[in-house]
Amino acid sequence: MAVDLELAPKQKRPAGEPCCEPVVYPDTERAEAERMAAVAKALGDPIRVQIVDVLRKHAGKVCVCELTPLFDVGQPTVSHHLKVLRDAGLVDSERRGLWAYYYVVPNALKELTAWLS
Amino acid sequence: MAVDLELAPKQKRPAGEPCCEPVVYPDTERAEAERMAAVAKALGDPIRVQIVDVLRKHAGKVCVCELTPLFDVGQPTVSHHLKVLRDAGLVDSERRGLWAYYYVVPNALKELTAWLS
DNA sequence: CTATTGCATTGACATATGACGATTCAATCG
DNA sequence: CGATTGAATCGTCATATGTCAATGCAATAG
Repeated sequence: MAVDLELAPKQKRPAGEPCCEPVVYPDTERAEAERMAAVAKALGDPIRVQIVDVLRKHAGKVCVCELTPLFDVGQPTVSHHLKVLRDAGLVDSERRGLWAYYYVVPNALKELTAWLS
Repeated sequence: MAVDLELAPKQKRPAGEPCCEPVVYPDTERAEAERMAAVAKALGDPIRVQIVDVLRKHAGKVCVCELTPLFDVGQPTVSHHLKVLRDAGLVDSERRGLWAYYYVVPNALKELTAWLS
């Protein structure tokens, strides 16, 4: 994980042909890389991508009972995916009576989007 | 994975309070979601995020011998991460003699970036 | 109160993942 | 040729992940 600034000294190399030019330091720092990897990891499942997509397209907040029938998995599995997204900070929920309404956290995708662009 | 268009009919609901408004269909289709999830999954590790970052910042192509000392893991592990990125179509490599030079595949991040924005 | 309903949690299971050391392989050096 | 070198692959291991059935729980219904 940690990053070494110095380039490793090439001891012996076969001939004149140099190995390669020096590499730039990853100014994506470790902590930054870990945050973005965490967000990417949370999006690393098709169901979660679709959940986020639905939540984003829907103006307000969406309850689990609407989300569950959209997928070929059981309610506990949807709940699990929602928890993964919640733990990654991508979505949040609000309980109203019996129902739980989910929504995308504003700017949660911002850093990753910026880095990708 | 598959997506059901119809909303599940609410059988009984506690009272007048409706569960929630209808949900939009995830027009991120399943195959699309799977492609983006695959890319996101490949970026779901800090080392791989940094590898991509280094490759993107570096104008030309970077050889593994430059990449390896940047991280706290052994050469086989770096090679493994490069394979994950290659399998996801994010990077590609070119062998020149003893060395392998890696580079980011143009537009490989395009679809995910577009969806995020 | 008791029953029901929506959702979360638990436990179990199979598979995937990230790491390592050892090995293999191809290309170059001597 | 044999030795060396950069990189990929293999085997192994511990841990993480996705899924399900069963259960738990808080809030409403009757």
